[in-house]
Amino acid sequence: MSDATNGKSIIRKRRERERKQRIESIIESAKKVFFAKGYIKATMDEIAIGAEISKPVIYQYFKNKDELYFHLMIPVIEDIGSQLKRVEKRLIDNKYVNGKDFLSDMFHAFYHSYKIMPDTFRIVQIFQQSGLVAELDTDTREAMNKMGRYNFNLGRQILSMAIEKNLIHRVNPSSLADLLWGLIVGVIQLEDIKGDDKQGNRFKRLTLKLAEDVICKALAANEDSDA
Amino acid sequence: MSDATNGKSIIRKRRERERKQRIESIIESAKKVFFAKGYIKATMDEIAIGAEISKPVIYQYFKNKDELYFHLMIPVIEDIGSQLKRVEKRLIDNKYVNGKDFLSDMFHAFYHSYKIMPDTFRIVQIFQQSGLVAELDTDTREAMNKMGRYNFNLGRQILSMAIEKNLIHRVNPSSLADLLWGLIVGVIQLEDIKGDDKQGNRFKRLTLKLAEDVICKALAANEDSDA
DNA sequence: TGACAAATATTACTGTTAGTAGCAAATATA
DNA sequence: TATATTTGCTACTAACAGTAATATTTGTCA
Repeated sequence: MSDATNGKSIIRKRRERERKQRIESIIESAKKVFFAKGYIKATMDEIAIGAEISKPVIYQYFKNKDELYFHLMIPVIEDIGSQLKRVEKRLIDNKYVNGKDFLSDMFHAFYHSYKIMPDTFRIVQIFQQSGLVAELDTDTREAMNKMGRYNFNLGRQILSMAIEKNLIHRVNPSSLADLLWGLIVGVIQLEDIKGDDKQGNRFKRLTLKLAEDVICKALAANEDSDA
Repeated sequence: MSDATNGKSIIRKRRERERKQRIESIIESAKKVFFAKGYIKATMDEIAIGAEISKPVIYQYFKNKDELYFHLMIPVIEDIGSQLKRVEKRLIDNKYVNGKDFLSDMFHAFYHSYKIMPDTFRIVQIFQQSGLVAELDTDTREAMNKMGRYNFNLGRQILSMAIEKNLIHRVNPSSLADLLWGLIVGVIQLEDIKGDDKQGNRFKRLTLKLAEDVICKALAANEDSDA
């Protein structure tokens, strides 16, 4: 009998599906607990309870606490990647008529993931900045670097192309990519510390708007005379 | 017999001095261990050994691990404060003839502490960004906020003054203060992740120079026509 | 100098949590 | 129904933050 008729393949598929669901429920619970308690005070037991399983089950799917934490940030990294690809396409199709529009789009490509999933975005920040990166085992670390580098290279290429198309001033594209990402991450985390009330959110948006304006004004190729 | 003649006061002073030295040696050891291992993997026992004492002694001087970590960043916060005061004085004395010089000085006021004590600066970043802030006990947290707020208010006042003196464009001074600090912290931490070799350092300087240029170009009051 | 007091350090503990070993239950196969 | 496989759980170990009880050093004064 073939796999298709004796049901073995069907069962394997169901198992695969259940496995993914289990992973998803662990990640959902982990996100809640990590965000509510912070990395240090979040316990694996609490995450397990949230996912309606016992602790050792988590270790069937994730090597350790670090790796679980790392997995939470994949959606953000992927979102930034797809946003950048969108900008790249528009750029190749000559959809940008001036540097301001282009820079504004670049800014929002990085900013987008924060807007749609602020909690997960914070996790990326924490991860990048808490020295956790240095503590990862080699595999996880390599996976993270690979994903980060891909986005960085894409961003750099896009900026190079924009320079060639005379949309923005001739600056080092690698530096500019870092400047954009560093600016957004830096400002968001600073505002995050200051509190999450309604007023704080309004102020955060104001500061990020200023950041966008500063980038556009300083880097858009000489068309700002029409402002 | 008075305190001054019977030696009690002298002994008290020596004890005070020894206490300060002990604190200093704990902080020195803590700085090394925290920076080498990261907050999570640094152990109080290792810090104690580095300071040539046993663990409980640390708890005579610092309430807990968080408070010890917090104390490490005081020099950076104080350095930024004193740098800002210097800029304020120059501004009051009308020493700035154009916005570019002023903004450049503001930028370097924030950047200065990183240049002279990069390790300690990183500790501030990690502290701000790792969610440790949320996990602090109320007293330590309050102390930290107080120091941070002082610098923030000073920075905002200086920027307000610069706007009144027509050195920079009329923007929200609070947002601009956050933008400057966020930009520097964000870019530095991003470059830090990428590695610390010679080449990396050159690139880091390049990116920070770009950041400075962007700030100056976008915000210096209309004199950039002479560029 | 020696008895006493104060300050300071140390050993040995507790409680918590990441991670694991070995066993139990459920599920698939024949 | 008997057996194999996958998946899960209970109960453990090791490590570490923080503490209590105890020892040691240092200073005071008769």
